[in-house]
Amino acid sequence: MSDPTTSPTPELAKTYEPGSVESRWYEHWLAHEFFTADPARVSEKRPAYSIVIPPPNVTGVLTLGHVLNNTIQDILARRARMLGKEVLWLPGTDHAGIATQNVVEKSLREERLMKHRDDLGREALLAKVWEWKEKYGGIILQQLRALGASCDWTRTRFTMDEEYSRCVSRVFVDLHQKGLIYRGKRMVNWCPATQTAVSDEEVVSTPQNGFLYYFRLEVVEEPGTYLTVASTRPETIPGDTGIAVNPTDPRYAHLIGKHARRPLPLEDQAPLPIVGDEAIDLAFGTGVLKVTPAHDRVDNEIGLRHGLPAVDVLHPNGKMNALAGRDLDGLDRFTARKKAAELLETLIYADGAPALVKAEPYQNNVGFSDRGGVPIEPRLSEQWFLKYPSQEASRAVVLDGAMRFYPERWSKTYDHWMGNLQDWCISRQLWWGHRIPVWYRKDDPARIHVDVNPPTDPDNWTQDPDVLDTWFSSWLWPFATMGWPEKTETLAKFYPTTDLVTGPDIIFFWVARMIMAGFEYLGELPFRNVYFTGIIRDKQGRKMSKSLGNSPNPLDLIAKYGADALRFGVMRSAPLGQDILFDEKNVELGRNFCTKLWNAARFRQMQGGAIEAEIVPALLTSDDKWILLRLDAAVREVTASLEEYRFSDAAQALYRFFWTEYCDWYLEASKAVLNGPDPARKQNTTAVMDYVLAHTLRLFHPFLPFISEELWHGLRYQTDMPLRQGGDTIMFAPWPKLLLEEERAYFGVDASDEQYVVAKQAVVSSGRALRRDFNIAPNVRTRFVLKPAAPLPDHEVETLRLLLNAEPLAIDGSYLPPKGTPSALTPLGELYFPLEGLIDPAAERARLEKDVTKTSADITQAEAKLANPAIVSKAPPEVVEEFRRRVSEGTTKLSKLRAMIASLE
RNA sequence: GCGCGGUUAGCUCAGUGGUAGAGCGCCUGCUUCACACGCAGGAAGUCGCAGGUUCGAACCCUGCACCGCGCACCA
Repeated sequence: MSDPTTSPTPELAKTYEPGSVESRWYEHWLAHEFFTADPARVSEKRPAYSIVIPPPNVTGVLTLGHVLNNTIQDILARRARMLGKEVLWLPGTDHAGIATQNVVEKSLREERLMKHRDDLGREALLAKVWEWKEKYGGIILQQLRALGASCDWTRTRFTMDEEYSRCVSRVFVDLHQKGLIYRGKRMVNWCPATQTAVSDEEVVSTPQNGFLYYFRLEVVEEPGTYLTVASTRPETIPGDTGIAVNPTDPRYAHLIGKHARRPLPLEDQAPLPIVGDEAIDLAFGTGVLKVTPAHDRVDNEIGLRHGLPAVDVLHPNGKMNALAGRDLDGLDRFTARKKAAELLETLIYADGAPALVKAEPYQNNVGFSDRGGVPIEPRLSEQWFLKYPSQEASRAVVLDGAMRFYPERWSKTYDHWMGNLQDWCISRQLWWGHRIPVWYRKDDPARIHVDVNPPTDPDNWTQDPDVLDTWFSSWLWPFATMGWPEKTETLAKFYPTTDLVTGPDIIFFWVARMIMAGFEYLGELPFRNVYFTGIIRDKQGRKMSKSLGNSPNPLDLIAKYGADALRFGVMRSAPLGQDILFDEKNVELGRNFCTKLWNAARFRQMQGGAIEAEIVPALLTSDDKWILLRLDAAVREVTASLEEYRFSDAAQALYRFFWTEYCDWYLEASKAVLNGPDPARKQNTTAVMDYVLAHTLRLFHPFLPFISEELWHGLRYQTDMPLRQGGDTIMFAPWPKLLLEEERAYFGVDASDEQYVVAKQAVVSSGRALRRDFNIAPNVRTRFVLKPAAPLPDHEVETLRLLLNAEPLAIDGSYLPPKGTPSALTPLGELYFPLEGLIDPAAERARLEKDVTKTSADITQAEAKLANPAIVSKAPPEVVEEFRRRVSEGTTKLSKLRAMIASLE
């Protein structure tokens, strides 16, 4: 392939074709190692900028969420390069334990290679997962290249890389030694679908419609006395080991210490102790609680307080076991629920009535497994837990502002969670993941070996079968990817990282934990700023999901519109802290904008002449000066927006500047000079165009990396010295700076230039409005007469003539219009539209009266303000001055308008 | 129950005290020599409701309503 820098497109093609341009430049950037970070280059003059990618699931494919997230990171990285920083954007993927194992198992089942993972066994299944990972694992990273992501691919990491895995083990061992990791039989969130424990964060509560079953138990010591219990889970009755009431409850207090007969299983209606416990809400249900210590978190605590045993009546897969009794054994928990209710209905007590009193429809919140999609089963099981380290430093760092969250409000959510930390269940009953580095002595399971390395006599030991929660590896990402625990140069130069860009949905899963790990192992925060993106939804506000089919494939969008268009469309509609309603229209807008940019560059190229010639201040027109000032304002606005992470504002400012100010006004106005007789002025105008375009392309580069690079070369710009050797590229062109005072003085620009152009714009829109009022098409050349308030230079007249499509535009200070000539009052004088056959004094009077009405209203409003003594004394002087200006300008305008009306007589 | 967002033009959203804005959509005209993925012009809003502060409120304060999210509770 030819080097694009040595063989630039001689002439820009008529239309922009993103496909070939994008791949060509991406290859070029890679070939020149522009994305590669070198810690050796970091110095005081070249500070480091670093950012680690939130590693996508290794089985994942690119979604719009990734597009949003990674475009932001790319904008940050590319801008940092232009600011002269040494940039490390570190990419990689996450092994995503449950998710990946699910995907692979599903595919193996579909291929009928197994029914259950036990058919294959641990080793064989893991081999299959690795195979899958090698085959499909890189897809999402490839897709990020299509988006233009400037990651340092030479440093791509995977959470199950050998080195990374050793970090995970090392941290486990260390925290175990510190006594922060322990093993215990606890109540955990059990997912019957995936048959593993999950953490509290992986449980999402969802309202469910069910029934509240009221059933009776006979008090053993007082035959004929019944207690009624309200429960949503009658199938767990066989697991009940007690009945609890509030000791202050007058209805039941006297029964404490007695027993109630458990109705199920029918063949073993055991007596249950009635206990008194403060936790019972008198107002809920009947005020009587069945206590099932094995299947409910609260019940478990009550059980512990009263010494009630835990009887597990469920298999790990959610089916009832033998302890549930003959009638329920083997049934799925939901089937068993109905069955249990039926059994209670058939159980007739001595008073002739059934145990079941009623079943009333009831809605309650049920915890669902995030991954498994089924209700969580609270279950007692032996698991590994972590007491979080470095809690206080981690909490303080956000509170005191050393680490900033954008938008700031997430710090409150973070702080709340950090203030209520619960131990983290880190073991998972899966095979895909980091195996827990603990071995049990075969002849003495109480003896354990906890180490990064297996015991030297492995035959005498059995390794813990479980793996660690995926997040137990991800929380080390910012430093485990940089060679920790070695004191690498990368770590020394690039840690802590500068920014983290992620979704607020993983603030607990990932962000908070990384902060704690960072403090615990590097003694420092892992990143300085956290930018939380919004969530991408469809245009109806629904979450993107496969089942709804409302999630467009970004690659299709790139193929259709181009990567830059997708990036720009998404960024322009993604305000800080808000969810984004995705509409393909936005991408279309991005595409249209790229076309506009392309054509504006083509227009410049078609003028020919020297590239980036020196600007001659003496030859600058008012429009030249105006656009230089507008550009300066755009640089200010874009820079400020990016510094505050307001990407959509920056995109919007660029869009507005380039389309409305540069193309719609400046280019059109400049055609007067470009088509004019003076070659020196013409060259000066192309020099101004080069100046503006070269600045604009650089401002655009972080958003539109491909087209900006293509045009940079197509127009042969070389503004200033490249910041890095190895082939010219806009990637390392310096970020535009604001005009210095000396530069403003050199160009001779000041606010009066802006005012003059604003006045010209008013003339043009008045003239165009006159055309509209009399239905004269814009392509018809017609005569205008301007009676100027002050003399106009010839080139200004020519600009106005062009923009009004006037033929001619007569400048005549003593013009005496035929009575009834259509006219408008402009800041540069009275504009007349003398058309044959359109002389109608009455109609013209009416037109002018409309302007009089509006002007009078403006004056009245401003005068009312000034008449209020409170305003004059209390409002800031500049505001009062503004009201005065409105009155005086309005009054002048009014008298001119009246004179015009008078002349109609 | 607690907390956090949101409520501005038909749609999606900017707009943190001084005469209401953009994009899309809509209407009218235009194959004007960069661009019809375009140009010019236009219609369209009691800024969720009610109080309060202020000379002045879309903007600040209080309350309420509705929509969304999170946490807690959930027998």
